Amino acid sequence: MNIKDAGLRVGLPPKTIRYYEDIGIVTPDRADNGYRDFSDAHLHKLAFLARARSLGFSIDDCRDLLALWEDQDRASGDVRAIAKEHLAAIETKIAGLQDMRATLADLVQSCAGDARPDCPIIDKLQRG
Amino acid sequence: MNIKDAGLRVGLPPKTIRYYEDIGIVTPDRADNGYRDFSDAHLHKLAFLARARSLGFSIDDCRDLLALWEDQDRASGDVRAIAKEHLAAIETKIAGLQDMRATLADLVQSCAGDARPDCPIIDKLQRG
DNA sequence: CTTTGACCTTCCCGTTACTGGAAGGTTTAT
DNA sequence: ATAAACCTTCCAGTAACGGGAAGGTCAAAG
Repeated sequence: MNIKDAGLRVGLPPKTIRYYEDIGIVTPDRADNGYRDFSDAHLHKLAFLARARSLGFSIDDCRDLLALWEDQDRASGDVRAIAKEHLAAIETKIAGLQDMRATLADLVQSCAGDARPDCPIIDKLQRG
Repeated sequence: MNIKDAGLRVGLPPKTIRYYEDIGIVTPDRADNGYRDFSDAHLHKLAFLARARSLGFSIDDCRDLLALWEDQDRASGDVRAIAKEHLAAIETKIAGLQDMRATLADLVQSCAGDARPDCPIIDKLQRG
């Protein structure tokens, strides 16, 4: 299967798939004309990647997950460790964003937002 | 004032301040020896930047905010518009991360995380 | 007076995970 | 025969810096 159809099948743009090949994550076969040729196994792997990425796993995480996926005898604890670490990172990020949101929401609410020049938002940014 | 002390004063690493000069946000004076020389006005501007960045405003947002800050007659509505848009972006990001967190938390909880090979996390990534 | 160490300068590369675009070859449909 | 729609590789750019090299400057200590 050519790259465009492969992309449609797994929900990734061709550019992204080429990139994944560049960095050594997938290695499709090549047809005689030089075109990439994706087998079912390749598509399966790409779909796995797409799902892991959509859950926010980094490419490096994905490498590890793929290795574990392909290892029939790995311990589920190894997989869980990666997921837990990622979960913790996400929670840290959420907390940071929630702090920002609270401060910003305060500022936005305190500002009249009309044609007059006095603006508590600027005041706050100015004076800390 | 030299760059390191300026950085200590406003809470930014020298590298970051040089970067801000590179992209045209601040333009400190230069001493005879070529060293950057930061005035109170420069420090004030850098502090403003640091605070806006810490609230997650992009550099481009900061450019706009700085222009408004320096315009005594700007309408507070213009400032508020930027802040509101940023607030909306943050809320979108939080929602996306919360989705991820929910899915991941489910996965992590469903996985025994022991030495056995069967792992619901991998299963889910595999089958969608 | 020299030396050491802490500054400072510019410049270039690396980061994340792609995306856009150019130049050119191949295949398919008209 | 030609045009559209693929495909290929390669190069460059994104956001916002950080690391590190090569070299100039300055203040204090010996």
